Amino acid sequence: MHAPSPTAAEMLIRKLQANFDIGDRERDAVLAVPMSIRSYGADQDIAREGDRPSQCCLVLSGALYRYQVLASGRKQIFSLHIAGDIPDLQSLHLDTMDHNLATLQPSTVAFLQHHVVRDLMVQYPRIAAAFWRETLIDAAIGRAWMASIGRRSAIGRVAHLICEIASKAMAVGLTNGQNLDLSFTQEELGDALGLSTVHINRTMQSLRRSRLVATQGRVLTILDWAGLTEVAEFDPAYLHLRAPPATAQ
Amino acid sequence: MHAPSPTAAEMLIRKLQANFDIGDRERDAVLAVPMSIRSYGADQDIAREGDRPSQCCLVLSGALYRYQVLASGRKQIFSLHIAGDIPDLQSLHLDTMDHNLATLQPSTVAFLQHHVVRDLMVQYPRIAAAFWRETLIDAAIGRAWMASIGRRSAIGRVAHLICEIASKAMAVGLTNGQNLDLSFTQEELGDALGLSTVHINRTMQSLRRSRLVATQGRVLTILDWAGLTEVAEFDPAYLHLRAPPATAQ
DNA sequence: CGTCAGTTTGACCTAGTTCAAGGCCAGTGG
DNA sequence: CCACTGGCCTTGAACTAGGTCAAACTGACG
Repeated sequence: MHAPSPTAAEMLIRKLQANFDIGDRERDAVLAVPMSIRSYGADQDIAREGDRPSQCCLVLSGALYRYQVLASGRKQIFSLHIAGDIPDLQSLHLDTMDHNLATLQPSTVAFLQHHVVRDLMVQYPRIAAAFWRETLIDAAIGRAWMASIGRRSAIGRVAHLICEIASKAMAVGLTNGQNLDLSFTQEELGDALGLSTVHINRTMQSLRRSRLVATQGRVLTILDWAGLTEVAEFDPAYLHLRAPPATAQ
Repeated sequence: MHAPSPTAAEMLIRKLQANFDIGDRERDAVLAVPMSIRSYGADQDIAREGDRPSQCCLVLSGALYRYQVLASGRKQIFSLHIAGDIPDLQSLHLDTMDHNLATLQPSTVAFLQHHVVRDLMVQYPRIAAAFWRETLIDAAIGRAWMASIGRRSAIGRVAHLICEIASKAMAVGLTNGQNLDLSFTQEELGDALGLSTVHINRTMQSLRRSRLVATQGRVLTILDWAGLTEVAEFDPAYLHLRAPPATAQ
């Protein structure tokens, strides 16, 4: 257990700021939270199905995702988490993990002991409310994914996910709304959207041909935000952002 | 606002019991919560996308479901809620509804004012934790649906949903584990599982032909629980039931 | 320069969709 | 008591979105 890292605590404070106007005493309390920082390479499991974690993790850099592998070997990705997110807050109240948490890219995360988080929440109910709210937004995003997978065409699904990632990245200042780091490989996109790798590839080509996006490597450029939101049927309300997302262009 | 109905408060207490051993003072506090009871016919919206509810609702009898209609007109059902559930707890912290809540069958529900629930949670942190936990289980069930829709075949999806409904109904004593009220029409099953009505029909026939289930009207009989869980790849861990589900047979 | 992860392509295939028509049954009104 | 609805379930035939398999291509990196 290291001394609290200022940047990690700052990240947490920024996250809480997105929920309510944090007070001085709350800020001080958060700054005093002990966190242990750890770096991971790409594609490493941080928590596994069946684990009973005693801490939860705050993403400092990189990207994590949550997933499950069915008995048939097929994989489903449930969510993507970028800097500032706490992907496994649910472990505070559900003792056994029902899915896996892994890195998508090389990432650094800060671990917070459950009992420390619990103490913090008892002392500062607004922090507790903010954490609860985070898990609820997570669920809302999950519902949007479900609607996508269940009821959208392949092109709509991919477009919707791009819109979502762009909106989230914008909200934390990780993009100007034009270029963004699409952390997923095409295989992972397929596992997130319930499609095969081959079909993701063809769908991306179709998005490029329609001049909605361009790609170079894993960096994606949004060429036509209005067009993209239209094929995605994208309505950002479900993200429950405090400020409406300043859309590209 | 009526006087608190004993049965409604009892339902709430039973729900909380599923999370922790409730104390006398907590019990008394719950019994004192004012609730207004209301009955609905089938297929009626209780809350709509865009609403900003000031109360949340406890299901007393019947069944509710949450859903969204995409711009294309296609419908996705996110969850099913039976007696004892509080389907819109998330409205405590997300002020705008991002989906609809409706009755599947004629149902009675009890409404609890948000501010009353908030007061209760401030006084009794274990109740707050139990409510939070409920929303987390809801999210876990959502992930299981997502995995189903994304990565299971039609027959696996239908079988999985039947296993889930049976397990949940058993946990609250609404079934002996053999016969259960499959509240969904085939059209609604399709909207829940991302399939067409026609294909749901053919899939149900296939389940019947394999002697896994039988149906008469909307009552479904599970003939072969082991076989059903196998085609469903069903593992009830994600339901986070306190007691492991006593499976049929 | 070889290797390996990821992307792209082509050919073929199938699970699930769509559309359109019937059938069943419970409720209603005459 | 019967005819007439209106939901819901069932069937058939034709179709297509997306899957599968297998091979080739690209680029980064040791």
